[in-house]
Amino acid sequence: MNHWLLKSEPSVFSIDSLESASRKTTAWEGVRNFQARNMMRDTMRKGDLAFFYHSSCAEPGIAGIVEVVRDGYPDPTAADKKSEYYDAKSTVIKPLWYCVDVKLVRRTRTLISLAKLREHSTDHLDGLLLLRRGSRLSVTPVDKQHWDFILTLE
DNA sequence: GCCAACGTTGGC
DNA sequence: GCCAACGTTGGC
Repeated sequence: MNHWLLKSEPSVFSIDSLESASRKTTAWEGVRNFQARNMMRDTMRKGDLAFFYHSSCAEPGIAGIVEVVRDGYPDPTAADKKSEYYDAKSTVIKPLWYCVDVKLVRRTRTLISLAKLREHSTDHLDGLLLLRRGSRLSVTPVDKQHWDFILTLE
């Protein structure tokens, strides 16, 4: 099983949005970055766990844990002309973008802030992609040992 | 709002 | 295939 970190802007889709979603499940749609797409399409699998991270907000940090409940599949918003994520370069025959479905496992007891995570950037969390300078990927892998340590910060 | 860092685009 | 210009991300 693999571990991940998924970024979302709470003004667009927050942990509250997920909590109130039907079956507490959502399609992780609208990702338009090739590296992130490749991970969702090729590597993320049903049963994997991911941190739900709030970005571009007053208090950036990990707000919850989600489980991948559906392997990568073509992102329906890419084919939807009414969607802001519509992409004319994507077709039904040859989909360009992919998404997975995730379900809320639980909120973290507290928000594990980016500042808190940074405190360990040179020891326990050395190498965590989220903390790497200029890292902007919205989907990143998390090593098991990083995952376990982060959970001790709750 | 600023700006560093990175990805994408398109001319050549 | 190179690379400058542009757009986006995201912390501060």
